[in-house]
Amino acid sequence: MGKRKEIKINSTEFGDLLNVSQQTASRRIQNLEEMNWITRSIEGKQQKIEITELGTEIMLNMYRTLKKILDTILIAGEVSEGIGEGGYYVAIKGYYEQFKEKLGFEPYIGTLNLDLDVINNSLLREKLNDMRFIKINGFKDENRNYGDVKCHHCYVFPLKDKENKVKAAILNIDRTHHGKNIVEILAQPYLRDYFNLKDGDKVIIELIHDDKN
Amino acid sequence: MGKRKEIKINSTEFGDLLNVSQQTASRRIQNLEEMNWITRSIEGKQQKIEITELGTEIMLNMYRTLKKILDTILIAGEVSEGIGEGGYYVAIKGYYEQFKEKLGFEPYIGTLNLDLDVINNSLLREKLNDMRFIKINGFKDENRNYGDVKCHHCYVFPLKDKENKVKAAILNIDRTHHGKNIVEILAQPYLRDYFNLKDGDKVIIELIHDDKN
DNA sequence: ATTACTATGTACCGAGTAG
DNA sequence: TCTACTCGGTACATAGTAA
Repeated sequence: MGKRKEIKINSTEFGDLLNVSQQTASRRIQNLEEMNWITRSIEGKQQKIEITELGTEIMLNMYRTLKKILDTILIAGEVSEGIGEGGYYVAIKGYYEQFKEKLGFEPYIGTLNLDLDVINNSLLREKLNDMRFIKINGFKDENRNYGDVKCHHCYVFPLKDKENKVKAAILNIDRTHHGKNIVEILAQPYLRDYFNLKDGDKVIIELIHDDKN
Repeated sequence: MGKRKEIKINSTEFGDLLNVSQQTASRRIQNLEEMNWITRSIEGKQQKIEITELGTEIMLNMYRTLKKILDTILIAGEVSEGIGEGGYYVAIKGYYEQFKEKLGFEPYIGTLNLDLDVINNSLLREKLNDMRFIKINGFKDENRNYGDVKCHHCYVFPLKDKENKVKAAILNIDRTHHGKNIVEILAQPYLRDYFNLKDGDKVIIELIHDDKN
């Protein structure tokens, strides 16, 4: 080993592996050879198959591409009116300083609220649970306790202007606060003006994952 | 929003989206309806499509399944003779105590060396670079300096006995030490005896990722 | 303008079988 | 015992067109 690997397999076994007939399996092997993804040496009853460098490259690239597609989750939402719970938090000094430091930008005082449909909401919650989060620590002042806030890096951009991505953060706030499928976005600019958004406009959230899982 | 989303699209547009003809797109929509993945209300020239709960479930499951397949990387290697660099490290007290504590098991003093072919080696290195590692800190004694060691949780099992997985760890040692595509495995039992392995036997490494990327 | 039926073409599968 | 050719069947695509 430590080199290109030689496989001994006949078309029947290969067919069983792929759940197709011997004939189809044979044809597949021929096709792979025509595409130069493998080389063969047939010696009577023995067929030795070796994956070429091209074949290796293509397999790895397929893998990477598929993985990238599945990892790059885009969530679509519609701009929703009002200031959410999150918008209130941003203004509080105890939080603001942490947002500034941990997110790497000075957030606009207020959040952009996006209304998600059921599918996008499910996907987003599932992804967020699987991702590392940035923890904004809770604290207390003379009046009350402020809890921890989780957030996640992301990009946002209007559906109509995919080239113009803005670095932002999702506030992962317990949604029971608004009861609806709303997600709040924090960013440096005032996004409504920056993107010229109106209520109901479609905005895309692109989750950023640092890929150190 | 905040509910199931209604889409207005005609078969021509849908065809453009999928790069198929209007006729094919129309048939696809009919199929989706027959499978109860969508419901439709055709009102003259307007066709409103709504994804059903079943459709949503199936899409999310497809996504999860595909993702799991791509995330669950199995690396195949052959048992290789000799004690590697890593086997030497394990015996050193400064390392051993850390292995014990950070890996969650008391490793056998010695490693199982697996020889990988080019493809498996590429994949493994690529994955390891993308994954979080457990850092075994370097130290120095009166004689010399000992560097950091990276390792990763994994399972190993013989190709012939897939049910019998053993928790283990990959030592991610700079491979220039042996020049070949060898990976060293640490586990609590002496794997050669435990699995009754001989040189050349095929062993599978299943990478564990905590999925907090 | 829009859906979807019918007809036709094409790709691919597997049975049978030759070499 | 193998690979792989021929051939018939099936699935699915698109063009043309009816409703």
